[in-house]
This record gives sequence, structure tokens and C-alpha cells, in this order.
Amino acid sequence: MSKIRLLIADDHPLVADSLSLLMGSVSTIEVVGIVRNGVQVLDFLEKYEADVVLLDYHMPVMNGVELLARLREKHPRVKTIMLTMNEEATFIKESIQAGVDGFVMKSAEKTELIKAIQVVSSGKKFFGEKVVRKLAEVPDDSSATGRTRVQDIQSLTKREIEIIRLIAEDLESTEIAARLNISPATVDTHRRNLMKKIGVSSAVGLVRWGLKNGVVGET
Amino acid sequence: MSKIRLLIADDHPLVADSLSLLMGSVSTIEVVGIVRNGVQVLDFLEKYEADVVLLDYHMPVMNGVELLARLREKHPRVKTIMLTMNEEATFIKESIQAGVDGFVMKSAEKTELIKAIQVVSSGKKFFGEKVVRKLAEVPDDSSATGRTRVQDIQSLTKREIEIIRLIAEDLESTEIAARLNISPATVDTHRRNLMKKIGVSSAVGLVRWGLKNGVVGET
DNA sequence: GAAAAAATACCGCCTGGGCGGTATTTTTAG
DNA sequence: CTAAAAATACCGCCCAGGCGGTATTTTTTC
Repeated sequence: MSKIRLLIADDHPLVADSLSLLMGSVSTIEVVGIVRNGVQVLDFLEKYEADVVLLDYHMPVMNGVELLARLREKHPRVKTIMLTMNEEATFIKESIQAGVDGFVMKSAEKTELIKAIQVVSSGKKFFGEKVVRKLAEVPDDSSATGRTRVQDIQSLTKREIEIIRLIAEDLESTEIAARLNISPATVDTHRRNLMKKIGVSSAVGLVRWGLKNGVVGET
Repeated sequence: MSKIRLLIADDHPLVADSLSLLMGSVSTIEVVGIVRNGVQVLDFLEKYEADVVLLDYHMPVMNGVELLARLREKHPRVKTIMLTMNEEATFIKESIQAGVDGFVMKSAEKTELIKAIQVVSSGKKFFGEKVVRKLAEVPDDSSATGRTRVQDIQSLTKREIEIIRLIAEDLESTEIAARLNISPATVDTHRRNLMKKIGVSSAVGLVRWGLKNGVVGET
């Protein structure tokens, strides 16, 4: 059996190089390339081949989820594993919906990542322990705590995501309205729905939640 | 000459392991341990010895800066290198003031980190290219852009940091005031000073900046 | 011990955000 | 094709937050 050809995509050279060495030390894996953003992944796959791509969610130019869509389209045979610091459910679901084959957190042990690569390359899906636990988060008594439960949160509307992102950019309702060509009143409604869904009572709360859940970009 | 004994502290096993392998592959370096938070660094140094400690800024239990103070006190001979994703000046200055010996960003090349370890272990200070560039950010014409320049930003007061953190926790001025046993008016003044220093015009702006600069915790 | 920086505090103004409700149109899913 | 979900939009209320000043006390630094 030939080795699994692995492509690593991470915008931090130090992390990418280290990871490469770590994975390269596994006898069944061969690191065929290291790139630093989504576009480079596509470029690489134009010229060379890979069985599995290890994707960092946080990448400039083209992030993990955006890339997934294109990969599905152009290179459906290539398997993908999302690697992230973030542990939120929204995040994971977003990736799964985008068609990722595996999901591993950076806080996982190396053995888990190795297993993920092997499982995924064999055509199956792999989701780590912690990942599964996160997804399984029980829809516990939200009326008692007053907090919206994870299940509900995950269902932010496209428009709502746009709105929360613009709010995070510190724009006023009127500005957001102008940019989206809708009425400020509508923006207000969306903001209110968001606050209700998420369970906060101010724009600051929204932004924090957005950051934490990867809905809003870090930079 | 004996090898440089390196201790790695990072809360992400995957990253730490990889880094360990990468650094261990350098002939002049020997990785003597891997720990996942500040407290463990201290524990480790109680029993074993190390020449250089590689610290991740973001660590639970005891973060990089907190740890630096204790290290200076208990193990002044141990050299320290701060490793971070973040590229902001505030951050770097905070570490330098806390007495760090070197500063390298995760977006750096591995050669830079290796060099840092060698330079630092020889008793000198090491600050990477990008780091220096960040610090050197020219005090350019802030009156024209209207933006407060980096130099000014760096000097957030202790109290101001407390305030910005509480603002990020989505508390109202009155709540913050109550918690710090001061008048809401004072909170207001601090908030205003913060906004002026940072160059934003709302709480959302403050929070974003705080997150970006590590003044406000992610979780 | 004097000068500088930080922390404290107040007055007043006004606007945008948060919150109560309601309702129509468009899109999506079954 | 129809019911549900999403997106659109408005009325009105109220107050906390943002902004203009100013000023005193405490702490730090040199």
C-alpha cells in the first residue's frame, strides 16, 4: 500500500512546518506540500496530486469553508480535514455542511490527527471525540438558564450573518441599511432577532459571540 | 558545547508536539519537556533544568505574561521566548516590559525561531524582523488620519485595561462602576479616554480592538 | 518634593440602540 | 401548492452611551 499523500494548508509557517515534520514522521503518511492559503491549495492541486488536505480554518485570502466548496467542485476525490483552534458547534456544523471529511481541533493529541488522516483517506468520515461531544451538546432546559441553546444558535440566517458582520465592523444601523439597500428598520429587526437567538442584549454581546463562533472574522 | 535545553509550553498538544519535533531536529537543541500552561512550567523547573522556555502567549491557567514575572523571580537564569499569533505592538511591549528575552511570531519562518533560541541562550535579546518593524511603526501624522498612533495605544492604564475587559463582558457602566466601587461617571471617563486613545467611537470598536490586541480574553 | 500621569467625579445635550408591538412580502421546504 | 421560514418595514418609548467641557485627588516618577 502506498503512502497517503498529504497537503498542509496553514498560514503560519512555523505551525505548518512543525506539523509537516510531525506528520512526515508517520510511516504511512507522506507530506507532499505545504501552502499558506486556500488559493494556493487550488494551485497546488492543479499541478500535483494529494489524497488528503489538512486545512486551517483561519486563513487569509481564502478560508477553509470557502475553499471546501471549490474543492468539492474541482477535486471531489481529494479528502479534507479541518483543523481549528475553535471549539464551537456553529463552526463545526458549518464545515460539515460545506462537505468536510474530518474535523480535528488543535487541542487534540497527535494520535487523533493521524487517525483522522487514515480514516478519511479510506473514504470514511472522522470527527474527534471533543467534536462529537460538542455536537451532542444536550438541548438542556434553556428556559431555566435563559440562554439560547446551541441548537438554536446554529441556525443563523444568511442575512443575519451579513448583519452581524457589519455590526462587528462597528457600523451604525443606517450605514448597514445603506450598504445592503434595505431600510434601517429592517436592520433593527434583524439585530433584534439576532440578540434574541443568541441570548445577549447588546451589540457588544453579538460581536463577542460572533468572534467566538467564527461568524465574524478576527481581522 | 552542550545542547541548548528547551522547554516548550503550549496548550495545543498538536502544535506543541510538532514544534518539539521541529526543534528537536536541530542539532544544537534538545527538547527536554513539553507542558501546557504556566503553572506546569514552574512545576517542571522545580524538578528539572532548562536553558530556554518557549512560551505561548495564550495559555489557560497562567498566561505568558503572568508567568514571566514568576520566572524572573524564581528562575532568573532561564531565558524566555514568547511565541504568538498576534502581531500587535501593545502585546510585544507588554512582554518586553515583563522581561522576555525574545519574541517570535507564529507567522515567522522556522529559521527565525531557531536563531532566536540560539541568540537568547547566549544571553542576548532577540526580536524578529516583523517584531521590530511593528515596534518601529512610524509616529506618522496622526492629525491627518485622525487615528491614534500605535505609540499612544500601547500605553493603556491598568485601570483602563480593567474597564475595557468589563466592557467586553457586556456590562453596563453602572454595573462596571458597582464592581469596581467607583462612580459611573468615572467609568464613563475611562471609556471615553479609551475610545480616544484607540481611535474608535463605540463600545463595539473597543471590544474588537481589545480582542485583536489580546487585552481582552477570547473566552 | 515638584511635576507628570492616572484615577476620580460631575454637568448637560442629544442621538442611536434596545425593546414593546405588528404586519406585509418573498423565499424555501414539504 | 401550501405552510413555514426569512426578509422586509413601521410606530413609539426611553435611556444608556457618546461627546462637549471641567476639576479634584491620588499615585508615580524623576
